Amino acid sequence: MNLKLLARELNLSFSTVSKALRDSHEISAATKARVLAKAKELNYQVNPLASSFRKQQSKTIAVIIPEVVNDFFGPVINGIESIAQEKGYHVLIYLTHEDMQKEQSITRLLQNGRVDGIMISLSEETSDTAHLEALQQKEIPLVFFDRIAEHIAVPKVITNDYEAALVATSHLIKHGGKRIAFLSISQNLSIVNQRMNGYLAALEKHGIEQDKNLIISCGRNEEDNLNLIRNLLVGKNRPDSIFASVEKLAVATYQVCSELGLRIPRDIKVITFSNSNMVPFLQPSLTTITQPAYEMGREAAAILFKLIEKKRHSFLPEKTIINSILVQRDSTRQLQ
Amino acid sequence: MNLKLLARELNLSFSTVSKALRDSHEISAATKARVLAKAKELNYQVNPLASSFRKQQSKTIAVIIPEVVNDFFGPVINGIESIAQEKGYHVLIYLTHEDMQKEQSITRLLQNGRVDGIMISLSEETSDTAHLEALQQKEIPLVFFDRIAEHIAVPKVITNDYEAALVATSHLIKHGGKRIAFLSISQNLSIVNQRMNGYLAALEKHGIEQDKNLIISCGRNEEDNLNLIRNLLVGKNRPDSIFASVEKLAVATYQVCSELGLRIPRDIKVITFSNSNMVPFLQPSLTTITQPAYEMGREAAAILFKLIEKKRHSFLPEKTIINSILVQRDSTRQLQ
DNA sequence: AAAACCCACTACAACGTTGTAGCAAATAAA
DNA sequence: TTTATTTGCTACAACGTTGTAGTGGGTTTT
Repeated sequence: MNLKLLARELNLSFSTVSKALRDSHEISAATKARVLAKAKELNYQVNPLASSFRKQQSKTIAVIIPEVVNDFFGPVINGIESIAQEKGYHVLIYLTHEDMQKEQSITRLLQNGRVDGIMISLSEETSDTAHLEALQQKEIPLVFFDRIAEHIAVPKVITNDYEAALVATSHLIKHGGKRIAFLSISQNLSIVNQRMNGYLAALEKHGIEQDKNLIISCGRNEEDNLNLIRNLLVGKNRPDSIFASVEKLAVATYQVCSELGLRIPRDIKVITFSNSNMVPFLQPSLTTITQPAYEMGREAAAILFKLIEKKRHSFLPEKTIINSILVQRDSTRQLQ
Repeated sequence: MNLKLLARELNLSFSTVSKALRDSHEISAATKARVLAKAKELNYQVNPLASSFRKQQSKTIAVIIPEVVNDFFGPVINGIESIAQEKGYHVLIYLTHEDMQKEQSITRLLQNGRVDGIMISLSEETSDTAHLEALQQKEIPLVFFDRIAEHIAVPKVITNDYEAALVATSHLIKHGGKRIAFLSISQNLSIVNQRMNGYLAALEKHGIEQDKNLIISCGRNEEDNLNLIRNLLVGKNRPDSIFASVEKLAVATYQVCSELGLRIPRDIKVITFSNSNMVPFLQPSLTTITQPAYEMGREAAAILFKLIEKKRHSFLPEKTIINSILVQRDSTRQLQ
């Protein structure tokens, strides 16, 4: 009714008004000016629901992530939002809490035009990917970031987990590490596997034999993880270095070390993937591999918008890799 | 076309199908079952754009916050999302980056039915509140949380900043504090003023005269803040305790202390508002007042949904206060 | 001067759903 | 038996916008 009302006010047909507002070439400059002025005067704004419905595009994207209380996904959202705001898009957030079923039901909600595109970082538990292939089949623009499904052919934005893990492990070796433990987490996660492979490659490269006892599979229960790490560190035969695949395992390591009276880095060196801005203030400050979270968010969003705008035309790179960087701090410092 | 298509398949009118799908009492159980079965078979889902448009409700709420890389707003979103998911609502996220203009332009986007309700935590710089009153005038359900505009009559969910600051300051005094500095931040923020008032009240209560030199107005530039804190701590006449109104100022204090060789808590005690889960691992572990972020998010969302569902009927509490808790750690421990 | 062509605007039919009004047939009340 | 009432369905008009297909009046072309 509102466009109609505005049109009546101007003694114009509402098609004319609609076109004028969208700066159509069919409308004279004079009329456009008149319409714009009146629209401003009456504080007219298009009804986004009607417009979305008519155009079958929502100007909205969905971001599906496992967690938001997280030093990685926070900056990612930041990056995504910054691009979305530039493009005039709206950002829906969905949290899976690492639960595949939730991931599935969320994707089901997004199959029918509610969003113009989807960015997703998979849950730890996602083993079956049918729900993602369903999105792909419906030709909904889709981009994976960080936690990807390797075999699905959509653009992916990741960091160089393999190389970074290789560098991190080499860093530990260079600083005297001989028995280096790897604290793993969920098996389904592409990134953790990449990191583990990087770790193994570094061992091999430096002629260190891999020791199955030094690869610890941690999980989501923090108490269990503490016990696993405690078991690892109590024996005589304990490792001299720990590579935690995620930050929370490094923090758990700190906790266990303090409990057992082990000194970092003298007794044990620690390195981890982390994006926390608190790590410089830990005691000792924690050496980290820091992922370019913000940039990954921006890049993934930029790719998604290209997909949305051109649909099938352009061939986008299947994989975009943005490098992580190692920041040395005291937890891997070699004491003389 | 899709409802129509499904109807043709069933030899029913599309109104009947629509009603059957929405479990209307006008439709017989047998027909409902038949429709539901066919809908499932053909994988029919209502078009949310069409439905939203027709019903003039988007089943979407907006959350406007200053930042997402933040240990407070993270859990808040978590809480909001958990309620929204229960209610079948979708959550749009908008970041103001503490910029009032962005806040204004975001609210302008939300005036026309794109969302059924809005939750907002104001930017540091928000002094003018016309854009918020505009929302109120359009009768868009609105809830403030944490950083509120006192004078606008909408439900507000906050924590007991005043009392918590009073308790925190008393805690410092109890542990021997005589010269207690307060590190403030933006002037516009209701919460910071509340905290400062709590601080001042505690001083008065314990007969400590307030010293203007001990109230430091910090800002958004981190370098400037470090300088301000450095200036505060270099003199002979330095404070024996610091109450940081926000976490980043406490971390800055840690940094300056380490630089100046001041030992915490021996030379200086530190307390702050913070929700970081890293504070136990700082050296020394940092005493904090922890806000019930998740609960605030849930509560604010629950109130918003009541507003949305009943519109004007029910009288909701103007202010909901959820208490923060003080967690003592080593940074305020009294050494004997 | 007739035909062709622009220009600036109007008319109108979608988009897919929902709610209201209507309408037979069956059942209940008078 | 006649008149209400209920049941189970259909018809249809919205919701506000947008894109396509006109439509006259003016200008240019032949």
